[in-house]
Amino acid sequence: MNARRRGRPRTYDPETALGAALDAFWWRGFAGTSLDEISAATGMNRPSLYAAFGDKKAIYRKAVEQFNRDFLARLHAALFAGAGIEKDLASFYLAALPTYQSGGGPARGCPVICTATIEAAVDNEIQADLAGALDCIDEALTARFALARDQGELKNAAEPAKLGRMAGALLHSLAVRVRARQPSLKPEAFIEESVAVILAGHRA
Amino acid sequence: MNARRRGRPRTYDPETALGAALDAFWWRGFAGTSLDEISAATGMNRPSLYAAFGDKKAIYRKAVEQFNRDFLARLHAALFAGAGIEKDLASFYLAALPTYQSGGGPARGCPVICTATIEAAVDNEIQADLAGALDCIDEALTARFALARDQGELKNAAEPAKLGRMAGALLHSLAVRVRARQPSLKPEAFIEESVAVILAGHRA
DNA sequence: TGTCTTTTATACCGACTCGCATATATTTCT
DNA sequence: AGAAATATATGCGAGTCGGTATAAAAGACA
Repeated sequence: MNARRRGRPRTYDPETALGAALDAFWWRGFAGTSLDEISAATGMNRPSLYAAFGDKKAIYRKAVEQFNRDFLARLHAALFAGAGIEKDLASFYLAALPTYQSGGGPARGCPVICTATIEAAVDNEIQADLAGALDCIDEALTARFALARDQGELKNAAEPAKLGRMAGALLHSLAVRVRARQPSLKPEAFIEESVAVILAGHRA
Repeated sequence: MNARRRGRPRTYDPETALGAALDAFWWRGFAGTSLDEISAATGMNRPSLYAAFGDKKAIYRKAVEQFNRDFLARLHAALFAGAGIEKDLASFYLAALPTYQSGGGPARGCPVICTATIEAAVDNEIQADLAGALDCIDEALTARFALARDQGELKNAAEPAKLGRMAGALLHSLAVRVRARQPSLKPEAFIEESVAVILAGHRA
């Protein structure tokens, strides 16, 4: 059915275009990125952007949604690799790190945590998107801690939801710290030592 | 010497003007806030703003610097109140909470962590300001954990710097989560349970 | 070939941006 | 009172903003 549509064929691929748009937003955030920059990054003219995705906010939300889907799936896979709670947890953060440091320039942290947060104060839709993404992180981590407890790696008294939110906090902080280029920060060491701190009192 | 300067006296107070400017930036960030909004918030005209503080970025940086000075001093006082590590740590976060929830509308989190982070990727000066603020938080918490260890509240094996960075992460996350208005978030409970998780394995 | 459909490209709109030049007002010092 | 100093107020200018109307181009069908 979707074999070949009539009319002039499009010269862009929606997914890669959204990826390029996200890359542009990643640097300067939603308000700081102009449609001209998005147009240049995607190779699409503004009218084409409008026809394909809608206005600026719609482009942003769709780009973020696509990123979230891919990124969280990768983190989830690392978290449930089955190498034990400590290693899985560390590889969860380590899976995020290359993305946070990507961009071929100064590190930009997380495109969601570091850009959607601004708009969340004044835009209810972006706020809801962001809250949903944060929930998603908490839930994945909570499920992993529950699994570890059920498998006997953690004390029975350990509370997965609390550990999950604490572990989620670590990801938020990593996103911010990497983008801030804190000179004292050694990301891998920060991850390793923080995982150890979280697990310290809860091992079976 | 500074008794009475010649010329027409200014009708604004620089500190309160910077406070009002910060309040404007707090909502929409640096790029999303226009000089007209700052002018309206401060009651100063653009030329007066220029003469007093410099261009838009200088206004932003001075407003953030003033906030940081006051805010971090308050947090520091709460952290070293001397009620024991668990209570002091909790009151450290609880001291930040009213500020994060202030503004007479939807919660806006931290004006530094939630707005400077965006610009940090493309502006080296704001990046350095932000990194310095994050360091300042880490150092205060590290010093507090060191004190707790020396006072015998924590094991001798506890490593203050690692605990300090973990505790700093919690503040970063609180700033983001409050601004995201995560529906599931109960800030006070989040603080209390996270402090407990951090301290769990390190008490003497 | 000619018609239809879809995408791309050009050009433009009104509104807003930052920054400043200029003019006016208010105070102190001489 | 007059000069000097400092502040506020008005408004402009060059450029950018997000968004769109219109026309050209490219392929699918008949």
